[in-house]
Amino acid sequence: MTEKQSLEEVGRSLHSNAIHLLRHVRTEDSAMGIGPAQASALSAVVFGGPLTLNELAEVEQVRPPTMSRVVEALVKEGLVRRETNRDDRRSVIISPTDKGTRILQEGRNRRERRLIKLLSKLDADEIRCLGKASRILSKILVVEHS
Amino acid sequence: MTEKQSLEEVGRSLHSNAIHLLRHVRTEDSAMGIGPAQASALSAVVFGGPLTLNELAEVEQVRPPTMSRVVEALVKEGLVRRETNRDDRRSVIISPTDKGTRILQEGRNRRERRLIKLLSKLDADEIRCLGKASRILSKILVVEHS
DNA sequence: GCTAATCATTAGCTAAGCTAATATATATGC
DNA sequence: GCATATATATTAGCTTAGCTAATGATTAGC
Repeated sequence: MTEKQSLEEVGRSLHSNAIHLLRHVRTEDSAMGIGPAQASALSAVVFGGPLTLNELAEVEQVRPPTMSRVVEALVKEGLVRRETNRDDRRSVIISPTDKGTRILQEGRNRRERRLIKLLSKLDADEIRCLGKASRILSKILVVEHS
Repeated sequence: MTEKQSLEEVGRSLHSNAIHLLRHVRTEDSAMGIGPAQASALSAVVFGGPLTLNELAEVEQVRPPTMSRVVEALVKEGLVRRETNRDDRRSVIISPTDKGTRILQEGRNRRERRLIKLLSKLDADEIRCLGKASRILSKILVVEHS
């Protein structure tokens, strides 16, 4: 059960699992009614708080013109607000509307329920192991904004 | 260290970590010189063996017309071959060329090295934990073609 | 106060997603 | 065995999402 694995093997395996995990849960996303770029940007402002357009573009790893159009679509759908920054009138602050927050949470919940359905095939020990591993991963992944 | 975590919490955490992990390694993909859809389709035929266009579309979770154009681009770049199936001349078999296999392996290696650089911040116990968790995940994720 | 830098948008291109329609090949019914 | 139905892939035409280059508006620096 507890074979020895090299750093390389663990990396390869984690990478592969991350791909397959997201592929699996992504099947729920059509129910949100918005495209992947819009969903991801909405997620960034819902969980990361209000951001300027440039910050949002950087977080989402796209160029500002791309994000400008994604935000334009989200505004038209009433999912985010775009207001000029009072401290620096060049920049705009993007924040989620109540509707945007709701839509995103529902989508996120559908994804997580889908994943939980898979996880429920495992026994308590295995879940514990995944929980422990997940906390380790968080240390090196989610922080990372340095 | 080993706090109790519910199934829901583990699911949420795994989902979040998968997103952040792929976001991190994806920064290496520009070096491949092909777009994400092409890279993903190429990966499917390199690792999954020769597939018909419909099978490839299904694996990649896109519609056949979309895959048809992605394959068209890959053929033009000399990364895959497209040959009519001798047993059923309606269908075409997509297989990777040597160049395609090489390009993809290099891209994959860059991603994995990037991930390994992160993992190397961890100690041996933590790596062992991730390896164990990863084998558990593989059981419920990678199989899944039922 | 002028000039330079910064923030966002617009314009125009390509890649990648979709549905509907089409061409070709195989299966099926009688 | 032929007519019809089904299956496979592609083409056409649309939308979304990525990019660079250029522009407008605002702020920073000297």
